[in-house]
Amino acid sequence: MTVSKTAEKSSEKPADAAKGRKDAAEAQPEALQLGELSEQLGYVLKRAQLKVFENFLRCMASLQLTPAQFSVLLLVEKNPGRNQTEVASTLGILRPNFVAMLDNLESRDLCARIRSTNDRRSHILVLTDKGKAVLARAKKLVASKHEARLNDLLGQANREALIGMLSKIANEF
Amino acid sequence: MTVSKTAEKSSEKPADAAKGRKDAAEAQPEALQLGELSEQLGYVLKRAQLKVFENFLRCMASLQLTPAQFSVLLLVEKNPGRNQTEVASTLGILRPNFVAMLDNLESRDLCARIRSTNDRRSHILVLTDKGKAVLARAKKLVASKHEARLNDLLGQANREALIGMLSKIANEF
DNA sequence: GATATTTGATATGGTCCATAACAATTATCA
DNA sequence: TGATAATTGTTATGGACCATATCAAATATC
Repeated sequence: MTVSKTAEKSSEKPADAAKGRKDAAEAQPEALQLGELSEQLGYVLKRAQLKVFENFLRCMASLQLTPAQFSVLLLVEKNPGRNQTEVASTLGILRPNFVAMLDNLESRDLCARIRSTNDRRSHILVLTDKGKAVLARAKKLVASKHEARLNDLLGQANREALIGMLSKIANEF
Repeated sequence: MTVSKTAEKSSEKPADAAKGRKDAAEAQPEALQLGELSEQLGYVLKRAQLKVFENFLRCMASLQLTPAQFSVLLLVEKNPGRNQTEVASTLGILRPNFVAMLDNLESRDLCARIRSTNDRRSHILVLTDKGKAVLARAKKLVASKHEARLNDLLGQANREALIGMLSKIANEF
């Protein structure tokens, strides 16, 4: 719904420190009225999602993990020995697009492709030792810097309610 | 966080009608365990957002409006007479990317660019009569087919709580 | 009136998403 | 058994969206 990532970089933030009032005769631009937009589910969902991803990337800067990469590592750790098709499809990634992603993770020695002996077409996925170590550190960062922020903002109960509602939407909408 | 749009087209849905059980000796692939992934804010946020946009597009199929286009029409209706820079920036759209978007809406006679007499650099944006009519129909479709679905799924109170929490995240995270 | 800034626009590159097609391997079944 | 179909990972490719640099015209600044 329209929200880009560098939106706040340049000029107009809500941080209109000494501006908001028309001190002199310099007619200010006047912020636009959002109106019904602020009640639109899709609009607010997209804005929230961008903010959360942005924060995730900052938290993971030291490990250089994107949300998608983190989800792959999490899923492979929980389900070692599955092939590319299985992992990709449960994450909603199309097989062709999963190739470059794995190339990346494999080149960084975070996970490995192993030719299956049962079915020599498929590649079995496993985390390397380094992959496990990195994932463990990633989990700690996410918990302490990322998810913790939600608790500060919404409180534990609301945080759980939010996750529950979003899951419901993701699965039943 | 990885969720594509054609994820459910091909094979593995939760709709494993007569499959789930290993009736014969045809060892089934066994669904993967999501594990901690289902508790990750970013993951569930992204999945929900994709589902909501998908549904939005279906509801708007007759009007051919994307979520981004709908948000532009809503904002211009609420704030007629503003220029491209102002509208684009409050939506988080970068000016260069807003040009093609407006070209589209203008070519469909939904909104118009008018050279400002005050500042001949800027284009003032307004909805055309057709634009107002289309937006009115769009609002009805969104309310009846889209937002109503949230009420069915979560209930009125939870729906409002959800929007509130997402707004808070969008603004304060 | 010279210089800087703003506005809309173009060009361009990056990332992500989606489809078609291919070789290697395996499954199906006549 | 052997011909045909299906699956797996892969490449190539195109589209949508996002981001930056740059430009000419118009305006602001001093």
